[in-house]
Amino acid sequence: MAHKLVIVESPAKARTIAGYLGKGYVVESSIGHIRDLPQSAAEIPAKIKDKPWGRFGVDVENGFTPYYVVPRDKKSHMTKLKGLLKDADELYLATDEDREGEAIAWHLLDELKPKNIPVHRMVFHEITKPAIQAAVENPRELAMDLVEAQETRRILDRLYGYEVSPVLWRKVMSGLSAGRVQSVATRLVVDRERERMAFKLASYWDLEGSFDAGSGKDQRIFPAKLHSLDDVRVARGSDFGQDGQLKASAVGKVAHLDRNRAEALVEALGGVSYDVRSVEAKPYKRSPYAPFRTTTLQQEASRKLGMSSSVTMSVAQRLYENGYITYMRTDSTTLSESAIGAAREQVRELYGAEYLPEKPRVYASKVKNAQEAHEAIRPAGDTFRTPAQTGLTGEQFRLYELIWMRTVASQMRDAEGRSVTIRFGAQAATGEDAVFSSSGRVITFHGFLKAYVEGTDDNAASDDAETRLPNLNEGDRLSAASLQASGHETKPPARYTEATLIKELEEREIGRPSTYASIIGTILNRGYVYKKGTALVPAWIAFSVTRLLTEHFPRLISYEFTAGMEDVLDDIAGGRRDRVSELAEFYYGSDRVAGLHPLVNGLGDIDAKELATFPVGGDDSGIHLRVGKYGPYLEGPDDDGVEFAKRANVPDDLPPDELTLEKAKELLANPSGEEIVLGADPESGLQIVAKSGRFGPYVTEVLPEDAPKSAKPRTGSLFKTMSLDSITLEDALKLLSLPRVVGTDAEGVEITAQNGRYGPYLKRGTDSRSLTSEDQLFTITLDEALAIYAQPKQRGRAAAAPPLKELGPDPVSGQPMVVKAGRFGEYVTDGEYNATLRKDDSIEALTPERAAELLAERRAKGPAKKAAKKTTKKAAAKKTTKKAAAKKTTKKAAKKA
DNA sequence: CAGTGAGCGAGCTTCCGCTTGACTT
Repeated sequence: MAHKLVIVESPAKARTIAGYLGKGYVVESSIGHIRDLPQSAAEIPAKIKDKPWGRFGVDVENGFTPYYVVPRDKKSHMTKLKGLLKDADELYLATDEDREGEAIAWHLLDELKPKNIPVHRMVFHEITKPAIQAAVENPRELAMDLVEAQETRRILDRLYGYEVSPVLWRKVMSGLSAGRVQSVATRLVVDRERERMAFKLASYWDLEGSFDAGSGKDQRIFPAKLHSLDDVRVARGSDFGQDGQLKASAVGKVAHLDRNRAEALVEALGGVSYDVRSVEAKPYKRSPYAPFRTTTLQQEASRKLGMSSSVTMSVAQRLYENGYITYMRTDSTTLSESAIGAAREQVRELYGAEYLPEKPRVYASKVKNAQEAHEAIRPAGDTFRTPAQTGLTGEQFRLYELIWMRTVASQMRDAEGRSVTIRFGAQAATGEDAVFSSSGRVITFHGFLKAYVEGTDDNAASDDAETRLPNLNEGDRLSAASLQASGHETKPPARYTEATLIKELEEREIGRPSTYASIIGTILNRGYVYKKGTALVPAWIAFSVTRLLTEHFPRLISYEFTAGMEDVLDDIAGGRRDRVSELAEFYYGSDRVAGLHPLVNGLGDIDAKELATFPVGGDDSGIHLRVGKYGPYLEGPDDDGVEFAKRANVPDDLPPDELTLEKAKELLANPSGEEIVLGADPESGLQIVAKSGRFGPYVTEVLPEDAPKSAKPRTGSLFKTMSLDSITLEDALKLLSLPRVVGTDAEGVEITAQNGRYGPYLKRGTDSRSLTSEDQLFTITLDEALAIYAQPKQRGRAAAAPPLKELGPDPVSGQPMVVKAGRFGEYVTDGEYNATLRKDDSIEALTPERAAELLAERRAKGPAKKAAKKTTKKAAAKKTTKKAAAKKTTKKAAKKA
């Protein structure tokens, strides 16, 4: 029987809507986007592969035409949708009503190609039965201008990311990335760290005491702080700048007290009596917070439940899928009418009618580029379940409770109260007139605060904090119960946490609700930042990358770039601007704007070394930090004063703002960093230590300080079976005994056994032979060694490794095709050409046809260039690098664990 | 950055935004 096919974005949504629409409708989901630009080389369609712009998947030479592909993991789902469409007599595209949703609808239409049936675009902003039914009855057309705006966004991001990332691969490190969102997120963290590094603290003093209002007062003892001296206000933290100096606006207007003056004043105020100079009372009023959207949920879950953004999102996802809450990726704070009704009902039930405002509260979005395709995040349904009624447990319970409380509180009355400031003073023995100040807040009606109080960052006072003051009048007399001088220091700006960085990004219109958590994931994965507790600390490589981008792509990494892009996209969506000319300006440039493509091509020589060099303690300190392939290290003068001749590693987990000049000198003085002392060599008496170096862990001996400069300590890499954690002095001495002289051959040439970068081996002059085990280094006899040398040299790995698979003759060359394991992975060869297997190939599934195809592709590129020796060496070095980096990561991970 | 010798095929990395499972540890 024919049905109407409705396609939404999310499977959970499909289930709910199917219930509302009932018989005659089949509701399925697209599961997000169904097509995209090719993500990697393997996905690029053959016909554009050889085009100069093929790697973008966008024809930048002809109207920025995108080439979309259905990703592998979406193919079976598309087949399913096509099957459902066959039996459908109408198609409703019911994806979200925002830029991305409109694009998904168009992609569905373009890919499904429905024939001879009506197609409707159906939209709704809340999932309630009346809203869905109204949406079915009032469909509209696809908004192609909105689709164009989405394509512009998509193509711009692709060009940005895929043009700029390779610049980083060449100049900083392979595998790095740049993008419209991640690069600005990284920059925020780096800029904040730079502020912390430049920060100079200021110290200032004041007086704090508790004062006695006399018996008969309901609140007899209360705290107060010194406010002014002879009518000049006493300096407080906010009067100082980041440079540790008084701000210009405060100079001459405040009294900056030091310890001596503060203590003298305490002395001079001994035993005096104070009179109340003024009492100022103001009404206090506070309105509830808006219901949750993605960012505010992430912030509160972080503050109150200690959840990371990604944990918050996956717990919320489970709540959503099981019907406990509405959709969790939203920028809207709007509640549906039925939700407002449900919230008000719960207010009445749980707190009573006096907590219920007469009219429902309506929250307008504070987010500038909000697309409002969904409701706020709230308990699902027309009536809310209390947390206890849900039967949930653990994280899900706590997150639901948070969402429920916030939603209910958002429909409660304002909190009301009174705030009071009391000033009182006395003349000190020094003749100075000292005035103290005390502020209090009393809440007379808690309103929404009874249900929900927002958490705070930086120990700020929460909204329900109260300080009670005695009821005083001008002229009343007071005495001090205690009084002391109190020293303070200004603090550097705090590092971002996941939640505060996301908040900052949202305020700058950067990123979307569905990506906030993954932005954090990206900059963590790239190694641009790492977490120290909850704080995000930038790694030094982030300084290099941010410097390159700010110097060469200032517009792209500016904090305003995305906001500007959003304006353009709005104009495209509104039909006021043209997609192609906007992209052309972005990519090729115009009178106003430097284009991305000429910028990248005209970069010229970026001095990679300079890019990675940062002075420590000012430009002329003689010490700088370098970001090297093996991590950050310092360079400073050696003992003879030779510039930058001495080096020292900087620990990976030392935050940049803790690398002071003093710390740098300390590291340079003890460059070995972490070394494990194993004991003394019984023969030489020298201390033997184990360290981690660029070629991995090794042991060495510590030469006495008076040793001649030419003396070199013995060193030896650890065997693969050893580790720094478990190595003993005995092992170390064995390693240091290498190379071992095995004997001399008939011609008198010495044969030695030693451990090298490819493992244990024998060496006779320049002729070397690998050994099979490390034990042999110590046990092999001269006869055995000579026997090995009597054999011809084993060449390469090919001899050791037989072919993994044989596939018969190649149709072109007629030579047998065999699969081998190589340094770069598995490859198929016909003896002349070698073709690496692609990501999706496997040895098991490789057919002779596919092998021939790979070889044909390879052959089309021409004969292999005779590998120059240089290239080989470079490749080998690269390999070592990767290994070293991997080890480092492991070590770091182990440390964290 | 500690220094220790051979042999060998390139191809890929990367963006942002919409969605879930399917994987492994």
